[in-house]
Amino acid sequence: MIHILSKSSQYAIQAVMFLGAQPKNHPVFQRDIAEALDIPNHFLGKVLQILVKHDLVISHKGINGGFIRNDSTGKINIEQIVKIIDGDNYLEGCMVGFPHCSDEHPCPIHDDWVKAREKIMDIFQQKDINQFSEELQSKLDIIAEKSKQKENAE
Amino acid sequence: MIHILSKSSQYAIQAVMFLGAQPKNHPVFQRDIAEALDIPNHFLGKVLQILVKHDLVISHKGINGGFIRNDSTGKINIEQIVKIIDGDNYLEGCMVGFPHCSDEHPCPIHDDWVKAREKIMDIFQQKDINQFSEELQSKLDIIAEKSKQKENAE
DNA sequence: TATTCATCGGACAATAAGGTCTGATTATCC
DNA sequence: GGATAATCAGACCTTATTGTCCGATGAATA
Repeated sequence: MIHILSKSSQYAIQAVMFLGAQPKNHPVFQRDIAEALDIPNHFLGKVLQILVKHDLVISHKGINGGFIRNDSTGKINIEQIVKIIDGDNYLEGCMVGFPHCSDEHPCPIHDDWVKAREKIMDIFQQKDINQFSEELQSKLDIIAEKSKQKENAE
Repeated sequence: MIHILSKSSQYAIQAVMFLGAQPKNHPVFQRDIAEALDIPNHFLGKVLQILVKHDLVISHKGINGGFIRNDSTGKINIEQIVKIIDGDNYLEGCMVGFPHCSDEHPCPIHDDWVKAREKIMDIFQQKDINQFSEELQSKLDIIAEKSKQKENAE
């Protein structure tokens, strides 16, 4: 099945939103993030390291360690995360891969695809991630509830 | 770099459009398709076999062989090709991979993503492939010209 | 019927993404 | 300072996609 974002980007976005939904100055362990979002623990570790390196997240080692959102970086949107993880020029290029497809020499799909891509980039650019975090809390309750159901069933 | 379609789907769509842009009852060799569209020859062979199996394309072996579009199948759109190659449930599921994301329990991006996905599916469903083929001819001239330039430069 | 030349079809190599494991490093607490 | 417990960092395994190779098959022509 095809996705429009790599797993790494998905996990990064989820993690940043999740950390933003936590109480201020309350670091969360990697393993707790992984469990809450059902992400492979060590793989999440890799992603978090990238986010730390790019100052989107602050890490603390040791017994009272964990991860918190770095709010001092200012507004952050999804596009920034995607570009950090999946690289620049996200979704650029011809949708069906025609060689030499461009605005000047468009393939038959080009113009429609440009419009659809703009819709997607709008989602990435419009809101900053804190707004998503605020909307996330009820969703987190559902996830917790469902995973509880799953445990009981086993 | 992330694409919204697999290479196999891209090649399939290109090939079907290309064959539709040819004169009627004029079979084209696999290698000529591959060269015209800059697709790895043997990989294209695989993709064409799938298209033949699903009656989108007709093949003829032997010295006067090659491939032609099967117009007797009726209208065909891009979505059908994508579903054949990349499988069903294309682009379904949560954009950022939140567990248990659905219309009932949407994640913060869910509604926006549903709309953007519809834009993409519109492209796949609106036109039948013959309409794209008609628009393709001038594009093919550009590709031929560019690859000629490339040859001369080498 | 023999030759030619195309597709057909399966095996396999290369690459990238996704995921796992383990030891090093560092901060805290006793 | 030593024990503990977390992140950090690199090696490595697994899987799917992409791409290559080569022999088998079948249609056309002579």
